[in-house]
Amino acid sequence: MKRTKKERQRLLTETIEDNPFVTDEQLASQFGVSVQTIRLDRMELSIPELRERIKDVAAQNYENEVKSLPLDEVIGEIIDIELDQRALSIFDVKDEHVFQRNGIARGHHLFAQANSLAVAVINDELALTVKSNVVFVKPVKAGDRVITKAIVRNRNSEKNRTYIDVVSTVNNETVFKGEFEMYRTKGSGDNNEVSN
Amino acid sequence: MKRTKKERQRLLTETIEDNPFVTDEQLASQFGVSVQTIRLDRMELSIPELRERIKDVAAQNYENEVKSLPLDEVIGEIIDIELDQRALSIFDVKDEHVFQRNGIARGHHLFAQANSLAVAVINDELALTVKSNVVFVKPVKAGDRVITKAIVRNRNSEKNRTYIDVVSTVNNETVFKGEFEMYRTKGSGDNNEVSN
DNA sequence: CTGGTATTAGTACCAAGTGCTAAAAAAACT
DNA sequence: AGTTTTTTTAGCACTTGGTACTAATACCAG
Repeated sequence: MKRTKKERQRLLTETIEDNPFVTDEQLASQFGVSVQTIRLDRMELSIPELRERIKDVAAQNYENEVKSLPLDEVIGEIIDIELDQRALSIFDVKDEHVFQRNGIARGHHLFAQANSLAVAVINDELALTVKSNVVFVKPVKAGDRVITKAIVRNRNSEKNRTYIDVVSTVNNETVFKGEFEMYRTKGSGDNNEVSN
Repeated sequence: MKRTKKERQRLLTETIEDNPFVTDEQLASQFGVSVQTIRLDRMELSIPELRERIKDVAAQNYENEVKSLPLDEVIGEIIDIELDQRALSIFDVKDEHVFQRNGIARGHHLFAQANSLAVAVINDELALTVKSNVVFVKPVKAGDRVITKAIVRNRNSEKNRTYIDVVSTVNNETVFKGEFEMYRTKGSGDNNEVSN
C-alpha cells in the first residue's frame, strides 16, 4: 500500500501519458493493486482503454499524413496554406524545447519550424533549403505559442529558386525572422507564372 | 465473383495500405467474399490483423514524435572542444532525419547540429543565437556521418557578442556552412537579462 | 458499532481476431 | 465427362484486453 488513491491516480495518468501502450495488467502489477482497481481509476479519470488509446495515437498520425503531402514532416502544426504563396503554422513551446537553466527556447526549434514551413509552402516534389539568414529577435519561453508565417517573395524559374520570408511571432510580437532561399525541382505552379 | 484471386489480393493489399483501419468484415463485404477468405488472403500476403496494423501505425508515430528533434543538450556528439576557441561534433544521419521521398536530410537537423555546437563552444552560463547565415552546400543523405567544426572568430565584449564560423563536412566535402552571432552574458560585463 | 470509501473478486459479454478441420464450389486437367 | 486441384466457405474453440455489472471484503473515522 504505497500512497493514497489520489497519488496513485496522478501517477497513473502520468504513466499512461508517457506510454499509452501499457495494459491494465501491467499497470496493476506496477502499482501493486488489482486490475479492477486500475479499471476503476481509468473510469474515474476517463482514460480510455488501451486499444482506444493506440487507435487515437495512430489516427492522429494518419490524419496528418492523409492531408496531402509532407505535412507530417513539419515541425509545428500547419493551420493554413496556399501553395506557392503563403503558409501559417503554430508551435507550442514545451519544456523540452528550452534550456533548463533559463527557460529560453533553443534556437534550432524555431529554425526548424520556419524551415519546415518554407519547405511545405513550396508546391513541388522536392524542396531543399539552399541558404538562410535568420535573426532571433526575442527569446521565446516555454508555454509560448509561436505563430509562424511564411510568404513566398520571389521565384527564379531559371535557377529553380524560390525565396521565402518567414516571421514568427508570440502574442503579436516578432520573435524570429528569416529569409530562406529554396531549391525546387520543377517550376510547376498551376495558378501563376512568377518569374524573376 | 469479380476477378481472380490474384486481383483481389492485389486490391486487398492496396486497400489496407490505403486505410489500415479497415476490419476483415468490412473487407469481406467490400469484395463480396466471406470473412474467411479475407483471412486466408491476409495470411498468404502476411498482412497482420487490424490491431497489429494500428499498433504499428501508432508505434511509428510515437517513435517519430519522440525522435523528431532530440532535445538533448547537443545535437550530435561533441568529440573535441576548446572553450571559446573551437569545437568538433559528429552526427550520424539516420532514416528519421531525412525526407522519405528523396532520402535527403532535412535542413533543420544540420542547422541544429551547428547551432548546438555554437552554443556549446561558448564558455558561459548563457549563450543564445542572435543571428545566423547558413548555406546548405550539398545534400546530405541517410548514412552520412557529418563532422561539424565550430571556430570562434571574434568577440565583441561591449555588445556581449561572439561570432562563430561553422563548417560541416561529409567525407571531407563541405555540405553546410554558417556564421553564427551569439549573445552571451558574461565574458566581460555581467548581464543577466536578455535583451534580444 | 455503523457508515462510507476503497479495493478486490467474479461473472457474462464483446470485438476482432488466430488456428484448425472439414466440407462445398469452382476451375483446371486429361 | 470424370477426376484432381484450387479456392472458398463454414464452424468451433480459444485469445487479448477489455466493458458492465454485482457482490463481497477491507479499512478508517466518528
